[in-house]
Amino acid sequence: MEQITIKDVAKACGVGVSTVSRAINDHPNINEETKELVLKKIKELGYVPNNSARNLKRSEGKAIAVLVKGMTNPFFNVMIKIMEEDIISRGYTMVLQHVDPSEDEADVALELTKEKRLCGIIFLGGIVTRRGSKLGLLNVPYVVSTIGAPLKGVHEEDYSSVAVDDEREGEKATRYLLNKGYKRIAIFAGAKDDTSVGMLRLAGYRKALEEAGIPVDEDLIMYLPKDNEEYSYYTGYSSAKRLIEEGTVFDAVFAIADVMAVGACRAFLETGRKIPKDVAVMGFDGIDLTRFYLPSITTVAQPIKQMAIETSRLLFEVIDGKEHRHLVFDAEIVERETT
Amino acid sequence: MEQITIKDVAKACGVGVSTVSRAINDHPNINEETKELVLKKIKELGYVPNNSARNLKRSEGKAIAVLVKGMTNPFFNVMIKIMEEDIISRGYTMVLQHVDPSEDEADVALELTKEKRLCGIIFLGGIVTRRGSKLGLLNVPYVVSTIGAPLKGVHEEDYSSVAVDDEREGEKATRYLLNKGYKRIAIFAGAKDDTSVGMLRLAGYRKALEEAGIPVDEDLIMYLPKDNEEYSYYTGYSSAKRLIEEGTVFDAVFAIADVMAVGACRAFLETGRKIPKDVAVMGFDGIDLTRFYLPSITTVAQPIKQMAIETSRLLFEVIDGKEHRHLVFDAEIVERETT
DNA sequence: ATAATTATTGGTAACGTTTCCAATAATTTA
DNA sequence: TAAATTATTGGAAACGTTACCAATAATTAT
Repeated sequence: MEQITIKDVAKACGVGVSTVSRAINDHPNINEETKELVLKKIKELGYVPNNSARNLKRSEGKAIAVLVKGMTNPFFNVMIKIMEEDIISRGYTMVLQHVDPSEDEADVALELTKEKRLCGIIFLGGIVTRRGSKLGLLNVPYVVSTIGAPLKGVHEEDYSSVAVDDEREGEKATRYLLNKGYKRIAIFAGAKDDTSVGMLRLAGYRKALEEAGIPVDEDLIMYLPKDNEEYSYYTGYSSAKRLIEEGTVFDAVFAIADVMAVGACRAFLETGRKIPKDVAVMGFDGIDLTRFYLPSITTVAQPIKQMAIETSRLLFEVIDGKEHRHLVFDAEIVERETT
Repeated sequence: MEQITIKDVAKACGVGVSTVSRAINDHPNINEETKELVLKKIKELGYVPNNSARNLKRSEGKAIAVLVKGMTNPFFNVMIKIMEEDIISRGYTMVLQHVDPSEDEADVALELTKEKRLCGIIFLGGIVTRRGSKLGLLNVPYVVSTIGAPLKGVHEEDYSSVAVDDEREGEKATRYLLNKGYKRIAIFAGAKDDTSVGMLRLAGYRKALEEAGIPVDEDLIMYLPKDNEEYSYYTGYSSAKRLIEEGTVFDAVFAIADVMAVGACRAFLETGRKIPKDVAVMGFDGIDLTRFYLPSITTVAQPIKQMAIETSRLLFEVIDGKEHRHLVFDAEIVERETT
């Protein structure tokens, strides 16, 4: 199957290659009639521009890379799907790449831009490289989504972001539990030395307790172990198990990700605890499953779809020459059966 | 940030561009010493080959497209992640693209190959185009994963596949329920005129009943509505609701996807039914959630990871010039609390 | 009617690779 | 020692685009 090139089209139309090129690219300097003719012929011949050649010439690929840390989380799936739709509909390709929790996403991104000629990057989750990272070396626009704190070592005008105010939402969640009358609230946070959302939500937790005049019991804070930092059913489950084993008294759990909340529920119910009578459980994210799990799980629901839409929109804004922006969304506490 | 080209490297080394090219591509006709020198300089200068140029010349991009139908299903997520690892580790790019249930994936694929110069395609789920499809026009190797029946209108030697024997597994599942003593087994199948896994599993269901001498009650077969054919919590939930409303007597449900089983459980528990006392629930796929859901869900567990590994392996085999193959895996019934 | 502008056009040089081909240097064989 | 082979090399032509430039045709202004 031979490829049909712009030359074939030109020959078929009896015009020059540049005319065909102009027709394809909506160039102003072309007669409407010739353009129509060319476009018709193109359809007839089934011609599709060769992207490699185009990218080579334009020295810019029509591709957006999406780097995800923690792909297991269904939260990201929904986002990816929505962003993909937008990316494709604008004629771009989405290159998806996971990055291991132990990897530096700035390194991965840097490598990628060199070989791939991307015209934008979306970071989903993670960004452990916050402290003075190599992100500044990136010469393509990027937006970080679901990260939380502003990136250190990078100017605010040099990237876009969309997120909820994780600290405030963590505080809100904790206060909600406090208002419900829970006194010994455990929190399932992220990895200890991490800088991502988990730690921010934890900070909010501390703040809420402090404001309520309740001293923070460090035994109630369950960090994720170094060897498995991913938010998953499993880490939620084992955190709960660990909490039980350690014998710490608790009457509620705030898991900083829904998937962990699910795992926690399983552990509690398995060990004969009633939810929410013996222990309340609260999640964070607002994935579908919290609605369908039984008991349905109270959660801090992020406006996932909207955030996804804005994430890609923000990126394309910058590609189109506009300024970088930082969007902060409000999350909403959805009360369900676990509290 | 100017791009460093092969010319710069050549100049820096005092050699010709072709020598540099040879060094990069492990060409045999090059002196070991010069090669080392070049490689050292390359690292020094931070040179990375330009993919577009390379693809243009080789007229083959080092990219694998993964087309997924039904991205919401976590089953595919796990597969995607595993395949991606393999794809990246071999130096290829993974281009992920969802295809809407209403779209023809062969069309999408065809379009993609023309503009992207892919060197392989992986189809995940779907392939409604089974009847005499345009798949034959594809001039890149492809493998269909999780599809089930052999593709019609395409020679077996022209593509690879990995799957379980969906009909047999459906039969196995149904027989398992029958052996457990359930008599009125409802099945949540796919869309009625679909040709994908759902219908095969349904065929197995029919076969099992027939063999047991039980006439099939068509009222027990819940097809997915035309406007929402995706396997999801929601479609499982609403199928269950519909079944209840219709007043059909049933004592077990076989959902052809775990996510649907989860939704069904929710609906049954919500309406005061006990699982498995009033109704047994059985899923298919073997996603993590079935373990962590409460009650944990009996399922026909596919060897997801292995299937994912083999899927990309099969593709690269063909890329490396080997023959196409068809792999059939065995699924395993994992008995849990819902039966 | 002529000059000046404007609207279209085709030709061609890049873009950064790979790969064939011929050229040279190094080695082996006769 | 000359001839034949082999191991390395550099040069240059592609790959399919885009975009600049000059050329032509059509229009307007003088």
